[in-house]
Amino acid sequence: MTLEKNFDFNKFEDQIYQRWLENKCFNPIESEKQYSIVMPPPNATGILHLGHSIGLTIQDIMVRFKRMQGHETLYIPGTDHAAIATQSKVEGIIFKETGQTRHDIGRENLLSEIDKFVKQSQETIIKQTMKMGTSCSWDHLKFTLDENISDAVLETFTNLFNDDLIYRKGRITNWDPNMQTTVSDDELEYLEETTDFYYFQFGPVVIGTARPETKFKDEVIVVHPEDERYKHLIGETFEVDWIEGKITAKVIADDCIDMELGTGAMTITPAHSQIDFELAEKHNLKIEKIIDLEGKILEEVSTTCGGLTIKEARKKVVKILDEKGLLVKTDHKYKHSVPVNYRGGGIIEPQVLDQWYLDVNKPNVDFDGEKLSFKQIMLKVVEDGRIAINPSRFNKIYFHWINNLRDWCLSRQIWYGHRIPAWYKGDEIKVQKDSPGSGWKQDPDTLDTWFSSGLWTFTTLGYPEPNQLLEKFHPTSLLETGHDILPFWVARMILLTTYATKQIPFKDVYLHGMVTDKKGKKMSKSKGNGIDPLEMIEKYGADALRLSLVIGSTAGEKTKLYEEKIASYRNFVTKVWNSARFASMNLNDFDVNNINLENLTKNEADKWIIKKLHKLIQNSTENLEKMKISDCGSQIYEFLWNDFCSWYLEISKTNLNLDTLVYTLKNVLILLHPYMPFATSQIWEELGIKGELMLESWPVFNQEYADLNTEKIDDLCATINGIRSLKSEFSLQTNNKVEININTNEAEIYDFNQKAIQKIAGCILNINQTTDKKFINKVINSQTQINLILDQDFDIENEIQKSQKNASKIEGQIKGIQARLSNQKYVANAPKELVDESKSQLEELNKQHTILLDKIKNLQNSL
RNA sequence: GGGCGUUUAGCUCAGUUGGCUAGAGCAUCUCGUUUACACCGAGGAGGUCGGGGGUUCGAAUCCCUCAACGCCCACCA
Repeated sequence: MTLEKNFDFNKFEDQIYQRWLENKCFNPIESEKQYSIVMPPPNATGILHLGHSIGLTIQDIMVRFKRMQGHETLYIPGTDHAAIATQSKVEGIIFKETGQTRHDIGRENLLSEIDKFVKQSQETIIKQTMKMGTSCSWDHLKFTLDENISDAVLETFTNLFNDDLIYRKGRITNWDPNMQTTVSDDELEYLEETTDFYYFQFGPVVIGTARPETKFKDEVIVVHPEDERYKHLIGETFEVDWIEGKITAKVIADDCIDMELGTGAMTITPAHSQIDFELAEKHNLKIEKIIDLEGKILEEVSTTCGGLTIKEARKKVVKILDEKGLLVKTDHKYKHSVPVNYRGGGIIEPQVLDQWYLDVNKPNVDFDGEKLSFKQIMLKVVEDGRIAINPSRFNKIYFHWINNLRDWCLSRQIWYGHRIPAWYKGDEIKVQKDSPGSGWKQDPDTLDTWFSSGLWTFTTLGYPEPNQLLEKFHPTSLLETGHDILPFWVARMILLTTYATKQIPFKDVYLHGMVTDKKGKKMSKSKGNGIDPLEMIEKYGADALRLSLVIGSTAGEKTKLYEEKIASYRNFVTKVWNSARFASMNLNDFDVNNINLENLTKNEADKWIIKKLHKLIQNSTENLEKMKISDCGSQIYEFLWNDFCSWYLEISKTNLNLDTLVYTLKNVLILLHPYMPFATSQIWEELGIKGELMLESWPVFNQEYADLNTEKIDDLCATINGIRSLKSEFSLQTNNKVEININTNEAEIYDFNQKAIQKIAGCILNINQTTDKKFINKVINSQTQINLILDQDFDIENEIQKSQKNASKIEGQIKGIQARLSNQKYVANAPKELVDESKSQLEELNKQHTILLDKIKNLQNSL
């Protein structure tokens, strides 16, 4: 059967994927060796973007490769409830439709609305994941709110509490007054802002601040202990005229003060600033609330500003102090960055609140037979190589993050998510799944999304129920994700997994970079430079998108993507397709399922391609083992396009050996399959090859084939190139059948391939014949020279010049090699092969040089 | 402020432990529809490997230094 001219991906992709699903091709097939990946769960309410696409492609390439290598392969898909993102999205929709807030409709109603929304949009992201060709086991699909995951979350939380690793405490926290929730440090985004910076006279010193509205109860001045300006004041107490009358202030010293900043003296507001809070704790100072959770000044704090918003209060305080003559000056161009909740956009107002924290420093965790702290464990498993991060430079970032890690604030004041299993009755606290009885009230807060994500590798395998999957596939083999969530997610998985299972979650971490536009800029809706993967799939096919995402990109580095790039890989898919189409047109009654291996190296050209194929098999296997996905892909690309299509197919057209042709094609389809699963599968099927390509065995490298001598075909290719450039030099049209006389010591190979050469190079080839006609001579190598026979006269002078130029070029090379070889240190230090190679090169060049000189002499004689 | 990365042809990138004449693809120019493919084929032009210094028989590759761009972390009274 002959293939159509192009691969109709719109017609076949879904059909092929459906077949894979029906035949359960994605499920593990029992084997001694296991390979498992858990998919980083996309947000349940999200739509597929290029960040997902690149991750899915890399994961799927590895999974398909390992599956074909005979591993029992499990690739688990899932979705994440993404608590804050999802809740704020649904709240937004409800508010837009009905004008109601979550407090109007209540907890139960909001949760049921969110559930509905999530169920619907989950399907979208799943369908889109399928579009990429992802070969994950949908039977194992997980959602971070699944029952067993909830059980695992509650169990882990309870155990942590019982092991004294979590605690509840009032502490300074990032509070988002808009969304009425705390936000973790990692969920902050800093927006640069230009604002007013005020200088006030505060007793004996001038203080600088951008936040006068917080300063009602500032009673402590902090200076640097070494600061000559203030040294004499340290420890002193003053009566200070301030916003609402006289207050008493004292001066303390701390070396965290930057003498260069502002005036080098500041007052502190412990309840509403991270650094002030830490200072207050350190120096045992009073911590007084100034601002309430709505972002308004507390009534009891200020008689003048109570109840005002931050903005209003700031103006008023400045006015009061100005009127009192205490405003020294104002800097209107003060630049600083304000922390914002990157999910909801609200400006963060630090607040002291009761929150649940996970203690990262307490050595209370059993691991490796020791009592260690979470920090120690997280460092240990990466330091000792149990977990390998690729690229390894991210180790530094990881270590740095851990060394600076503070206790993890676990609680969130939102409703969607895993509710904290803590119960209160008066001052009593109990941590357990179910209510301890009447009169006990459950903590209204939920857990940080990353808590359940941190349990992902083993909860997806059915934990806490003991089971076979868990035993077989945990720790997982690989975690592939974007480098931006190394701290968010990867580190937390290591933390929680080592705690709950005493195992590492994964052995290898592979971090891909961000996908950007051609200029390396982030894609964003507002810039309009975004590329929609689904649109590209529709236009160019999923295979082309996959190839364009992984070829030419390196781990950890950004991948630049643009439409021309995708189009060029679509062309490659077409090229592959057409090489198979050529085969299909020539098969006749050849049995593709019954290749005669004896026949593989029948002709010189067969040997040549078989050798190249086996070297490719060797390299591809090695490269994929090392996850050098780009290198591997581009090598296959080049083999298929150049070696196989441009040379082998063309040369073999006149001496078709279907055994070798089909053998090579089949193997290259297997090698390509992880990269372009759809087109390769369709070709496989249309050629009538038995079985499902994705379940085919990965080819085995054969050293004997790699050792074949193929110089004759290399020379033949050089000859063809020579004829082509000769023709081009004399502006002879490509299809013009010129006459070529070839003088060669390798007559046999030229004789055998005479027709092929004539066709490929567009010439009539005479082998070792003489002629009386005029001709132009070209030296291919010392064994072979070609003569282009010309009807018309040609410029002999010009020819002589060209040849002389050539000769002097060769002379230059000869001199270079001679100089090298006469350098004692080179001969002594360079590897022997290199020296030998130089010697034989020199020999060859000398021969060519002699031939060239002869040629020039002849030309001169004919003048 | 601390750390990391990048810099090779007009563009996007390869270039293994240093090894001899630095390679692809796209774009460009010339030529060509030869029945797998114009989403194609052939040929050509295009590079002082960011600058400077050093180590070496030999440097795009190793070291030092400077520069530009990008990213991450911390801080921002």
